[in-house]
Parts: sequence; structure tokens; C-alpha cells
Amino acid sequence: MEKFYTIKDVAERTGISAYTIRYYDKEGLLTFVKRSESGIRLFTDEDFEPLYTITCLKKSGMPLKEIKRFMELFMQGNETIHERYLIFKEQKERLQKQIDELQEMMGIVDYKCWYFEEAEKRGDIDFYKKLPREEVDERIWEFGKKVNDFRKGKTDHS
Amino acid sequence: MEKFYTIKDVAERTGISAYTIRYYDKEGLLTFVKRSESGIRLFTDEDFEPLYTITCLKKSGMPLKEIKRFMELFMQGNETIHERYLIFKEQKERLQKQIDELQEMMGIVDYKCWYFEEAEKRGDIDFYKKLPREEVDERIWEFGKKVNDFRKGKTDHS
DNA sequence: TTATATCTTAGAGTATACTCTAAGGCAAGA
DNA sequence: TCTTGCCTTAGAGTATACTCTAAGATATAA
Repeated sequence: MEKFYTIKDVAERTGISAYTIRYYDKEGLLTFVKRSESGIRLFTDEDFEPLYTITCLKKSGMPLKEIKRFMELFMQGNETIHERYLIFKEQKERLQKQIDELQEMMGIVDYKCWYFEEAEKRGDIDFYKKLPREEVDERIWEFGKKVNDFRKGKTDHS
Repeated sequence: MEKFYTIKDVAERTGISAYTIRYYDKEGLLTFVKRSESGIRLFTDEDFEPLYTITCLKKSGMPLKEIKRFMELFMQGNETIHERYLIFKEQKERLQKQIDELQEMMGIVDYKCWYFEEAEKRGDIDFYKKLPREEVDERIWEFGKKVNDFRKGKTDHS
């Protein structure tokens, strides 16, 4: 005898609200979910794998439309293995680009933290402008260079 | 004599559309921009630094409302150095969390790529179910464990 | 002077992803 | 039987961040 989970059970376990689960279903992401005679969603243990895959794809920044496409292929079985592979391969590349960008931003935010600490110590936001050139920290020149590249349109807006 | 840039110049150089620049201005992010007598925005070379900071904060995932708050403090000068430092320090932590999560997703997407390659070779999406227990790759058990934790509600939904 | 180009504003429209409400069905316990 | 509490649906509302349109002002070149 198979065990079924209600939408509320699934919501509690997964942290996805019941509203959101219904919304995903409406959008065609949950085609694998069975229904009772009276139309109630009957989630099984096996359903947690595609649900987990959906949350992972979402966390990796994939829009719902593309996740829907993936779930359609998932329902079609063995013939779609290659296409599903390509989806993950592409997602891997997009994810890497996202990570690279966030890491670059981390560098800048980290610099800003240092800069404001210095400015606070000296009580002046423009402290470096009053220092002799050779006493100005390297990081300030580097940031200035980035701003300059941005001003000149050298920054990549792809 | 000071050189001024029009909104169009700035749009071309920074990759931010003129529409978006006006929108940011309307939202109170560009309080530092001067205007001509007839109301035309006159961007200067110095304006590119806060503009660059805005794009960095945006890329690091900060909502416009908070960027607005930061720009208000920026306009107030030296008294707000400490508060601005705190904003960057907090943003640094949020950014790290984001990077960590994306890196975790990278692990899963990478696993999925491997899995679909295997499934394609064998022409069966459920290939591992037909293998003897000791021949099933370690990564498949690991993924199964994650799905199981997700099903049991052990996954962190913070 | 007139045409073209660029600027301005307010405000409407779009996309994404929820988030909730309203109206109603169904099943189990008091 | 009736109330409670779950489920269903369609559809409206929200938040964020643009994106664009329309109407009109201003500046420059022919």
C-alpha cells in the first residue's frame, strides 16, 4: 500500500508554501503529481526527487518557464535524456558566470569595507585626496581604475 | 571648464539604458546629479564613481530601496561613514551566503550532467536501479541522500 | 525659420514569481 | 446533522525592476 502526502505535508517538509506548490502545478511544473478521484493531489515518496530538482534549478537561477520545459522532457522518458543533459550543461555554464560575477562583487564590497574603516579612523571620507601620492594605498588606485574603465565604457555589459 | 555628459552619453558608456537612469533618478538613487537651468541632467566625471557603486551593489543583489538609503547617507557626508561601513559589512555577509548557495547548486548541477551522460551511454534513465548495489556510483547515493533529507524536511529553508 | 534631435515629465504596460481571497466541495468527529 | 478543517478552482493583488509611450519643451543645424 502506497503512502500519500497532502499538499500541506509537502509544504511543511519542503518549505515551499502550498500556494506556491499550486502555482507551480498551474504553470505546468508538477505534471508528475497524481490526483485522487475527487481531484486532491496525492504526492508520493518518489515525487520528492523531481521536487528537489525543481528547487535546485530555481536556486541556480533558472526561470520557471525553462524548468517547465525540463519537466516536460522528464515526463517523456528515455528519448529525452540527451536534451535534458544539454539543459544541465548550459545551466552549469550560466551558474559559473553568476558565481564569477558575485566573486568579483565580493572583491569590491570587501574593498569598500576596508575603505570605510580607514575613512572612519581618519574622520574624513576623502582622506586619500590629502595624502601624498606615495602614501595612497594600492587598493584605492585599483578601484579608481575600475571606475575609470566604467566611465570609458570599457566595462563588460554583456 | 567642466565637462558634462548627457543621459545618452552615460547610457552608452555604462550600459544602463536612459530609461533606467531616469527611473533610478525618480526612485531617489541619483540625488548627486546636477541639472541645467532648463532641467537637463548634467553628469560629471565624478558622478561615475557613485554610478559604479550603484551597479556593483545591484549586481551583488541589493534591492533599489537599500541602495537609495546608501545614496542618502552618501549625500550627507562624513557623519554617515560608520553607517555606510555597516551597510557594506552586511552586504558582504549576504554576498557570501549567495556564493555559498550557488556553489552548492553547482555541485548538484555538475552531478546531474554526469548522471545524464551515464544515462545516455546506457540508454536508460533508471540505469542504476538495475545495477548490483556495489556497482552503483557513490555520487548516486549522495544525491539520493540529499533528496531524502529534503523529503524529511531536513533541508534548510532559511 | 523650420526641421530634427534630444531632452523633460507623468503615467501606463510588462515580466516574473509569488501570495492571497472568495466561493465552494468533501470527509471525519461531536 | 452540523461544524471544522482540509482540499479545490479562478482570478485578483503585490512587489520589484524595468520599459515604453505620449505630450511637450528646448537646442542646434540647414
